Amino acid sequence: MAKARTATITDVARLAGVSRAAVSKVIRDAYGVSPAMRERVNGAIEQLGYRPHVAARAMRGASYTLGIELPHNISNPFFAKVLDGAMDALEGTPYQLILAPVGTGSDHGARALEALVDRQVDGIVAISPLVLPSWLERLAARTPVVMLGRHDHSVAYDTVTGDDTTGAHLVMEHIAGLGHRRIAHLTRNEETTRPSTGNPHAVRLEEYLAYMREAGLAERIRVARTGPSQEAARRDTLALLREGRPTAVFAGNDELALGAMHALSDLGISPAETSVAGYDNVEIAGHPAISLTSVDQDGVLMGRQAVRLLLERIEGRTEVTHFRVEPSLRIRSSTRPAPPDPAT
Amino acid sequence: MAKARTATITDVARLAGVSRAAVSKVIRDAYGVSPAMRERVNGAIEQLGYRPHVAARAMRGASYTLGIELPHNISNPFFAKVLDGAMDALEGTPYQLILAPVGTGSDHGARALEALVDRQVDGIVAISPLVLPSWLERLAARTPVVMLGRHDHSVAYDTVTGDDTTGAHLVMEHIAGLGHRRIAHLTRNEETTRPSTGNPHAVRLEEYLAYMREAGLAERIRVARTGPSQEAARRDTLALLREGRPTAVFAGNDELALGAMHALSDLGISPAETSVAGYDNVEIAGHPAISLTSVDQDGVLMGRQAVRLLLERIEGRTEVTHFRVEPSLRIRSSTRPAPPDPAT
DNA sequence: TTGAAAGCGCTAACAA
DNA sequence: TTGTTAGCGCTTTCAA
Repeated sequence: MAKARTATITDVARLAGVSRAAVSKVIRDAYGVSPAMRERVNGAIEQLGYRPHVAARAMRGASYTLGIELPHNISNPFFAKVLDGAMDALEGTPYQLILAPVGTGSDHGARALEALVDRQVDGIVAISPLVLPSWLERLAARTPVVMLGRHDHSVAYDTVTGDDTTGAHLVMEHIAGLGHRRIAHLTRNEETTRPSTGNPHAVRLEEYLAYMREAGLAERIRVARTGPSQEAARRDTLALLREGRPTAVFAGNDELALGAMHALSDLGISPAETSVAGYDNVEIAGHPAISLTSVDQDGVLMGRQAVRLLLERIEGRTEVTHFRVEPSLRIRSSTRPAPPDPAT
Repeated sequence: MAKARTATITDVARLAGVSRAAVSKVIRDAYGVSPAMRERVNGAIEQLGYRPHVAARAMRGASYTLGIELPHNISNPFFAKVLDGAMDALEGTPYQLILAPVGTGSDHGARALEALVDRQVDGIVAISPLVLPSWLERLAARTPVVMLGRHDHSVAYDTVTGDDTTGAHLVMEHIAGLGHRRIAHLTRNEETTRPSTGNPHAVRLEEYLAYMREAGLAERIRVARTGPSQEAARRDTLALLREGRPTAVFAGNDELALGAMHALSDLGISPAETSVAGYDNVEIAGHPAISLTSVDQDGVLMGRQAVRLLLERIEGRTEVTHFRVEPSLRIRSSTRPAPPDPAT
């Protein structure tokens, strides 16, 4: 009896009566193998149930692994959509996805990215991390990187973004068109929305501010800050409502919008009194019981496209690509005409 | 100028004036290194910004990578919770998570698991795949495996499950207690619910059937089949309602329950006419606009526990462990007293 | 406690 | 077109 080790390339070579290099070429579909040899080798592979050892391959060539850096809160269904799209694009390829959640620390995701580099990933999708562009560019010099969601147009890495300015504009136009003037914006903390980050929330906030000013509502500007979770949004909306009553709340994303709706419900405030709009158009927003007006951006497409760009890079593309997803507004019953303004 | 290669263990050894083996011992916290040497080596590591090359380590020792096999639909927030918990348990460890989505094929997830084995993962969390127990046991002989959600108690792998019989019983008891007799069960397809799979949906279905029989409602049994998505559940609930009107629907999970509620809303049927209950207690179930009665099972805990069991195994534990999460019913306004039954 | 040496399974020059 | 050879960076005996 032979040892029950798992078959290696050497075993295959021996069985097929060829060199290891020949086997290597066959499994990589490399140039310069005769059909006869290919057939013999494939026969041996099948017979032995041989599967190439990824770690060994990674030492010389590719690891066939893509890394995705993402915020810790997958519970936000938008990220789930992105992840879904990314996995989708990988189906049928030999590549696999490795996850690097950004911790709660203040490293802005640098640690998570480093963990991916340690694993010799062949490419990285980073979902709007807060690391410095310079840091990212250094990384991108060694490994293909696609930034998802962030608006800086580096020449070092590809990007996949939604047009958040347009999206936010659509929301504001819609809400203002319904007669609202006391429109509050519920968004993430200062660090996340610092303009230099190019973070989607930063861009949406900018557009909110710009729109309010242009509409002559500068003194009505009201920005409430909150955490990433629905529950945080609920609490902070409660606080917001205690300090004065906006007639509409534009939330930075649907997760926050759902929290805001929850808060309104807690206080017995109906949608007719206070409108809410979100961003991302997650599935539940379309549920009749929620019916949340939101900006649709195709998260699945974004994730898929990010991976595609990465694969293209790995195949040899060198010029930078910026892929932009068009947003579109889904108007639902959470936004209603403004009630008569007692202050006017 | 030296080449700008990234530092290897040899570089560290040279700078510290020790052998490579010594460096290896330090980075692995292995037995038999003097404090003085440790310090010297750590100094050199820091100075060079050395990071061990994971692929190289994987060739001899551990890959520091855990694999998680999951259904393709991360969009189900329950899976997101599990993933969240798993990532959580990994924080602060050198381990990373690699994703293996189960394709749409009929291999029952075997391909996905194989991809993980190719990557020499140190352990695998499998979320209730449909692969044969024998297949899994063979796998578990080589690599620690934790099965999440499946009810077979193998001696080869650990399991983390909810008590689905109890959970389903709680739902049925509650609904029946409200006076309902025409209770339908909305669940996944036959393949998924085949009893031998030990799948949670299979167990919930069993309990539904058992309860109905024991309550003398055998002839009222009504099982509707559907896909995993909300939209599929909506369509199939519409069909269900067209063929007779149950007064309550017990859905196999919240995703299906939301689809059922959507269908009821489409037809203008109020919760007072037809009750709905789900399973998983996803976050949105607690939202006042949804207010879905559901069985809470702590997905985050389950994911975290699965990874913990894996790490324990890797550290050397040999006896099998079965971790069970207790379910508890969250009663909300989606379940109401049964309307008077015209058929009675 | 430390180091020397062998080799994990694969790929990439290069030679035949 | 095929094979030979030399490692990739690390861990692991085993000897000093």
